[in-house]
Amino acid sequence: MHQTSDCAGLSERHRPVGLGLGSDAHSAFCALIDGHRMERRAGTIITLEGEGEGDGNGDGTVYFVLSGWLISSKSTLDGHRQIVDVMLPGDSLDPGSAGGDMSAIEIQALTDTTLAVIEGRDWTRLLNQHPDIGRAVNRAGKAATWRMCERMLRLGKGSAESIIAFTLCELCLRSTDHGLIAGRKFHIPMTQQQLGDLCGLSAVHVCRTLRRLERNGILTVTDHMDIVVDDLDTLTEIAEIDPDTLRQEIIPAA
Amino acid sequence: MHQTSDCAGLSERHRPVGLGLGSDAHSAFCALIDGHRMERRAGTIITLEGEGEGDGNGDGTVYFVLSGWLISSKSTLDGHRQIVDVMLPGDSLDPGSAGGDMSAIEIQALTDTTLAVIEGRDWTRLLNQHPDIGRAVNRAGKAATWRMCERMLRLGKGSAESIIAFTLCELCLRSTDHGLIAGRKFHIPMTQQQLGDLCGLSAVHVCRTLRRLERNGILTVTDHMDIVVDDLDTLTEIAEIDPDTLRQEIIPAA
DNA sequence: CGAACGATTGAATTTTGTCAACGTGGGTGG
DNA sequence: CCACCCACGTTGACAAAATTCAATCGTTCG
Repeated sequence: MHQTSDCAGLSERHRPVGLGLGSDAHSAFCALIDGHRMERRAGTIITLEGEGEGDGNGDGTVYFVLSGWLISSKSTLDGHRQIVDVMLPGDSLDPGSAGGDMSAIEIQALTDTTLAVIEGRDWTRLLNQHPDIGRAVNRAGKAATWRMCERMLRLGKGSAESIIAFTLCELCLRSTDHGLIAGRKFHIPMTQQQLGDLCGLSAVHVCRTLRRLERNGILTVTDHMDIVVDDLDTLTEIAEIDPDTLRQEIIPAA
Repeated sequence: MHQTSDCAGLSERHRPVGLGLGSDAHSAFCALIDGHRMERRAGTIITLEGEGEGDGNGDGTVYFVLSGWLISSKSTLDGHRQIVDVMLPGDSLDPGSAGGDMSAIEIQALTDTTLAVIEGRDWTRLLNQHPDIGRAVNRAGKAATWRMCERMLRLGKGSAESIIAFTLCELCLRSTDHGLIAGRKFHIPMTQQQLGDLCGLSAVHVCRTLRRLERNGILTVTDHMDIVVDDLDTLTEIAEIDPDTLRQEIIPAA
């Protein structure tokens, strides 16, 4: 019932940060991860081998998401939680950087998940042989930082409608292979509570906001987060997404 | 009246992310930046040579803060602004990563500022000769991500008191060479409006919150952001700073 | 069937933003 | 030197936004 052969996630990966590798680099990658995978069930909290001194340039073990959705989050002492980022197939988890033991970041599987585990030694070797892989991973890392900045902007200022609209747009763009288009259904494997933890809102307010968007004919939410965008223009306007940036995201990159 | 000779900022740098370089690496660095500096006055908006394809591993031009305070911020179309990070001496600006033209991040000098400009070629060569520099910069980059995560946590959930207390603690730790201790005065070169843009609050509410903290005997604010912590325990409690993490930050690292 | 979880909704409360007014201090130009 | 201005901080009153508490409903799972 699980995936049959090689590196799903990097080949089936979609637009935004597709690690667009050349075929030789790609096959080298596939050869390397063969037999080095981790499977985790939905809901599991994932512990990575943190091993103190991994400095993204090599040495530390690196993890890649092959399938499934993951979140990384932090919690305050009084029980509140903030989801820092959502990770999809093609993204990497660098313990000590995005995740890991430092500063109590917790990584959790939203769905059943497959990870590729690459030892520091192998990773360094691969980087030397295929510099484009390093570049691709770097680009992905920057995209993650960019996402965090955008989310911060809407967390700080910006209404509940704004950040929810933005988050839905972002997750649609990243998780589907059609872009952000009206009328097409996509699914987000999160509860309203989790969406609230991501957007800095209470679950109740997420619910209210979604229903208001629905009442205003902007989107339709059915059956646990199946979402259809009805009025794309208004949605991006609420999300305060810069049309130019959006176009850049949508048009398949070179 | 400006600094007389070599790389201030890296030598005078303090604890948290001090780019603790060995003396040979340090002198190589100083030799390289000699004659490659940019000076900017307080308030200036700084444009970096973005040049599309700088992938933190080399090639792109890299900038280092030698002296002064900088902020990087994003703005929504309707005029609201969010400060994403504050950069102090010792930090690096990698256009395209933390800053740069992509996605309309704006970099501004809070005080008079000196930057070191290192061309991609030179930077690559330096990295090859002194791998520890690369490691140090990487570590600094991770510290920046960590800061952003912490700030996100308090932006999303967390009261105004919490994020302000946290921000003050962070800036004190990063900008002074004594740690976070009671009774010692330090200065933050920001207006309440800017502090609000950093904390996701209105200037008015920043003012109210500061005065409440002062009324409760937790700190003293005088004369445009000269700050003295009076009750450190309560302050860190409000900031929801994990005591263990804090200790790690305070104790000079190996 | 019962239990548990998630979604939905209303009502009361708290937090924060907005608007407006005022004071103050540091500059600038006369 | 003085008058003036302007940016910043401070405060109050009010409005808007979001949280909390609580009750209800539908589904799913054992």
